[in-house]
Amino acid sequence: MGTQQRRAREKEALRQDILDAARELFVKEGYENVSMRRVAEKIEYSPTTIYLYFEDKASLLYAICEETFAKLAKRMEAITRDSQDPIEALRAGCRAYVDFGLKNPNHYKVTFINHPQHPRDDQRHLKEASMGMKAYGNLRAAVEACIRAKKFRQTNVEAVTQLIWAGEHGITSLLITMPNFPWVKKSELIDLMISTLIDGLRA
Amino acid sequence: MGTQQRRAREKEALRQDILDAARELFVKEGYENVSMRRVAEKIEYSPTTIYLYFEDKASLLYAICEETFAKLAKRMEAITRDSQDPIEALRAGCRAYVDFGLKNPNHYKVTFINHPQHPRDDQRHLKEASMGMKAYGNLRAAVEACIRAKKFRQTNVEAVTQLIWAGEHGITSLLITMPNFPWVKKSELIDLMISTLIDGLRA
Amino acid sequence: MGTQQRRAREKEALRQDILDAARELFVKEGYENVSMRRVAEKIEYSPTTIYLYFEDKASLLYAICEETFAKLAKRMEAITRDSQDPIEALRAGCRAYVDFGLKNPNHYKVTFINHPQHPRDDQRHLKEASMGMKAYGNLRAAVEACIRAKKFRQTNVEAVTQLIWAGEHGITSLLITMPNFPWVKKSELIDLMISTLIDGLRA
Amino acid sequence: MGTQQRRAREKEALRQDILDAARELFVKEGYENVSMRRVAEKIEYSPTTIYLYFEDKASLLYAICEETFAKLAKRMEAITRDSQDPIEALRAGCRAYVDFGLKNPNHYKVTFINHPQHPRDDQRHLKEASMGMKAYGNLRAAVEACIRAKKFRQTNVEAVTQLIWAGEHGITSLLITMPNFPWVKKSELIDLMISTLIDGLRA
DNA sequence: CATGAATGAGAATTCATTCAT
DNA sequence: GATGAATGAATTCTCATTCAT
Repeated sequence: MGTQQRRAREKEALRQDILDAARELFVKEGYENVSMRRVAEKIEYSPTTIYLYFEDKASLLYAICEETFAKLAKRMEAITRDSQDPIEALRAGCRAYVDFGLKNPNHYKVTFINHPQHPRDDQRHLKEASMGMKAYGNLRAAVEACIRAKKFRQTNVEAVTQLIWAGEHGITSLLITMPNFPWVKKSELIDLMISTLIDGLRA
Repeated sequence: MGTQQRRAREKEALRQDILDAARELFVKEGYENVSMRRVAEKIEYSPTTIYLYFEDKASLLYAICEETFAKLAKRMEAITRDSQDPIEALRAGCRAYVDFGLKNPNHYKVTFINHPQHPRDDQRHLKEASMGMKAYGNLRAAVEACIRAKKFRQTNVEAVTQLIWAGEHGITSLLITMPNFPWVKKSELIDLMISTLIDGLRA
Repeated sequence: MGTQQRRAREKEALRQDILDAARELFVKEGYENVSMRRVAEKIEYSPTTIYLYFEDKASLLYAICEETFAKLAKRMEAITRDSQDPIEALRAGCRAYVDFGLKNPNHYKVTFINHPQHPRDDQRHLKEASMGMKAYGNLRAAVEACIRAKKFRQTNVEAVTQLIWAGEHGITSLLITMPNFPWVKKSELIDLMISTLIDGLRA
Repeated sequence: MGTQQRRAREKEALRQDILDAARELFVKEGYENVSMRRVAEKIEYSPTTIYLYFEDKASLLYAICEETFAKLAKRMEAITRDSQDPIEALRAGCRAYVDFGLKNPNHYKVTFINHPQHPRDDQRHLKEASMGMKAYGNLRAAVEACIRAKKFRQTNVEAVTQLIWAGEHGITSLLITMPNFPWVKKSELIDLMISTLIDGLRA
């Protein structure tokens, strides 16, 4: 029994090592530019071993995205829960979203930008969609709080949520895909987006 | 005599065929995942032939972007020129931008969404930057007009331009890459983005 | 246990097969005109497999040369060591060199005749140079012994060594590359070269 | 008639332009590293045009070699004819041979070193052989003169000729194929070879 | 559990050459 | 006589993946 447990723990540990190595490489160099061999070398195992833990390269990526998505959702939840003022909660949530994207540009790319529509891999696609919906749900809740508190002229929760998401996403994706563009100071641009939208929505 | 003209036309036609095929494939599968061979097969020519029209794969991408930028710039110029009121001009320009993206999703995707960053090809990079800057310049002019007419509280032309671009881009790219998401009515969402931003900027 | 040894032996055997195939092809058709695919076909393995044993095409060539140099050096060392009289040692060494070339024409051709000059691969170049210098060192030692024994009028060790090498090489390479030329009896020609050079050098 | 002549002259002129361009490129960069396109660009004609004058790339090389061989033969003839003393004539002829090789390394390589034995191209091969024999004939005549003048102990004309050829070739080919080897001063090495051989042959 | 060995498929690109005009 | 357009075949090398052990 103790043996089995230890085995299971060791197995799980290696799985995590693989994920950690892959995450670091994917994020640093981009999914397409990282080979399975490179991941294997980083953990000092043979490439074959990775296939004992993950079906293929895409699964590796998928597992990483799932993990990171969970983190994003958790973080946003925490942030919006903490704040009393619904507007401030929304503002903080937005900032967290953008920050998250900029800190995990390759995850963000994979999930929200390039979003490879694998032909016939519908199952995976649905799962990904559900991850996205969960994050969207958090934002929606924050928006709803504002509307319920009569902070906004606009009362269509869905429309406002999508509006804000689009704004966040616009900033995040442009900053990621065009890093060489002569942007004004990034943090100011982000704040400007968030406050302009909130101001525009205000009663 | 007529022969030369016909030849020139045929040559130009093939060039366009190549561009069309490449654009479609780049969008559907991502620049990195499309081989020259695949492009060649799509147009039913040999891979070598492509190299008679484009120096290399990157040039193909570059040509696609250039085309897109030119089209977009032309359309926006026309629209902003017509309007008297600077705010209305800006509004119209924004709508034109989003419309352009939605009507030419492949062009838009390749140029603004999937656009890969080439490492160290500085010369090409500068050229691309300059093309982008031209399109950006149009928007900037419209924003400047508003600011000069004291319509906005914010007076940092660069920041406001980038803000609006990000808003437009957020809407456009999300609508393109996530067509299955349960969006509210698209045109309303677009208008909401534009007017919310403008309202938020107003004095 | 035995398994590991067998494996190691098999691996070494395949490595040798690759080397043999490559050497033969390089000689017959010239390094530049032989593709990795051709080598692979000859040994009936996939091209990829070669890359498990050799980093790239140049490494293949390098390994062939290394082998040749090692063989040649070993043989010459043995021969020159045995002789008491320095002149006789030199003579025997020269004969051994030519014999080696004629008996291993493929090795000789690849290493000393067709050897392509790689542009700017300095690191590899230095290594090759060092291998060559070792073989050259043997000859040099034999020459030095003659000079120290005051057998030669000429006292520039380097110059005399290079002279003799050139003489040996001239005979060896012509006999190998022009087998259809109406040569006089080969062994007499070889002896004539060696003794004429030695006579010419003598005090 | 005059027209025809002019045409013929023009045609011949272009043929020469092609040869000149090809020679320069082959000599500078090596046969394998020069493409037909490069040759065409140099003369500012289309690649196709070259094929109106030469059957294929090999023919181009062949024509160049033929030309150069004729030059070598002529030069050696002149030199050996001028000299009164047969030994000096031989010495001068040898120097001319080596100089020729070092000044036309790519010709020398193609003709005497790499000497690609084209499968089944016997006709071309025979021609090449005949060119070689002509040059060999010159050397033989010079050697014969020395022997007839009783300058040499050795009286086997064929053997001595081959000996000297091998010596010349040894120097020439090593200097060409191993330009990075730390040779002593080249001209001294060449002189040393020639005089050592002659001294060794002397009565 | 882990791996060494092997591979099929494919990448971008270049080349000599031909054909219709 | 000259060429623009086109191509088939080839190049080196990399990758994700599998199989026997």
